[in-house]
Amino acid sequence: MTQKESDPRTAVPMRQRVHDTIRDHIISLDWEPGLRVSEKDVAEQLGVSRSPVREAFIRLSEEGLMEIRPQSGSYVSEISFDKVYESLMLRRALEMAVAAEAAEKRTAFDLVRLNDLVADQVAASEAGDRARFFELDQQFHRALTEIARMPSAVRLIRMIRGAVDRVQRMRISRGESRHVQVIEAHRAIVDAIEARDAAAASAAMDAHLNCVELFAQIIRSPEVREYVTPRAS
Amino acid sequence: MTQKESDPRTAVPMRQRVHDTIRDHIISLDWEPGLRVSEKDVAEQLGVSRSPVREAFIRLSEEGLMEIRPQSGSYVSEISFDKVYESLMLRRALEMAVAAEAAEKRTAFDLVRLNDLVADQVAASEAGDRARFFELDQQFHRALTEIARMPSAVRLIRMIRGAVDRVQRMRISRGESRHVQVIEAHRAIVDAIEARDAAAASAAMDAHLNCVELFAQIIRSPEVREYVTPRAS
DNA sequence: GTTCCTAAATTAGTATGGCAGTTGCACTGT
DNA sequence: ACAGTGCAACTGCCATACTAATTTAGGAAC
Repeated sequence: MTQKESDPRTAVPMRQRVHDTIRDHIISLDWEPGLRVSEKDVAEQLGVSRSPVREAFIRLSEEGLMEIRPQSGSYVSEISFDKVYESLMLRRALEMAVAAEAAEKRTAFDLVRLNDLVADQVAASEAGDRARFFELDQQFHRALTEIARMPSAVRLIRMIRGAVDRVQRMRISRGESRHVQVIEAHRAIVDAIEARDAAAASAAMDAHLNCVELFAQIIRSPEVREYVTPRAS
Repeated sequence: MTQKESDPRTAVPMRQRVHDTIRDHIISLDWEPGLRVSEKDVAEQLGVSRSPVREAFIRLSEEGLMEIRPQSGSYVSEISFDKVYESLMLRRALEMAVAAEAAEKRTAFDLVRLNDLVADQVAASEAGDRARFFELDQQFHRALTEIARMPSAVRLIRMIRGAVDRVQRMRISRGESRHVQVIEAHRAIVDAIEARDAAAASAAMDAHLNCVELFAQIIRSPEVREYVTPRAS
């Protein structure tokens, strides 16, 4: 694990860096679901003590990415269809609220920002830059939370995001994409926000994050099926 | 802090008990917003070491009830109107999703359970048992999450609940109540669930947890105004 | 009296040690 | 061959020790 930066203002706690590192391993499926990991081993591997590792484990278990069995062992969580579907629903619900509130609070400046993001997405799509498109998609949703002034919403979304990110990663690496639909959906959301129509913004987000459709796409991926436990809750 | 139980199956981690204890202090305003608390002092006061206290602090800070400033000190979070309003919106969004899903998945058995809960609430209201009514209200919403099979939803709701619970506590101790409206709203939700009408269930929950109205009631309480910082984000 | 600087006290962050519960495996008896 | 049992290694939980950054109090200079 990298040494702490010299500038204390930019210093990020070790437990945070350990958390992010482990999260990457889990999301990228470098650590497969069900894998047993121990505080001690991870601490040694990262060159830190068990305290920050332990705190990272606790946080990851609260995010549903790990499971801690006291006095027994810690494991990478299994992926279940039910959990993925629930996470999709919850994220949609939160993002709908964010979109509605953004429509209420948006300024002229915010509109420019959103339109620029959509334009960049069009450019990234035409350039075939998949990673850039994905990053801009995240920025778009993040921008909405900032416009709506709902910082807690991002915290909550982050809490449930892990479950779907693991399966999403598989699909991205396989090359599936629906850039056109995504861009159209974002345009509809921006239009509703421009009109200050909270209900329309919420509805547009609802359509954008349609659980049933997204879920169907996910479970069709053979890679996903391989990893997901068939019918666990 | 009480000693660990002899039965390991019912043993609850110390950090959990410390967390709950501190949370009670904060919610009940026994520890006022802005109060400085140190890991060391709390550990001595509860008769445990710093480790579980520290882990409880971290979790409480993730719930927005505490604020940890590295190498400096830990404080009970201030209450801000913006945070309370945001929490109300997010909770409504989550509960709407839960209600909609409950309408899809409900069984005949679930209907009996919900109707019984509402009937008990009527009885508690007529008996003037405010605490019991409050408890049944919580049970009602908890039952919905179980019917919808959405365990992550309760985790998320718990994460944001703290902010409103602190101000809610003031209003309850003051004796304000709208039992009739609450019961009517719960009836409407149960009816929609009985009809398996997800949209209606969601709409009924939306009306039940109307942010604007709830927020208006909250900020009218003089006790709340006294504690809440005027215009912080 | 005010300002600035220094040093000591306090804080959370991290490292390490000891403990009790859990697990798995070798051993034993049948 | 197999079921039961006890032991040993391993695990995460909690306690303690140490570190580094921040705050604060006190005194010196003006």
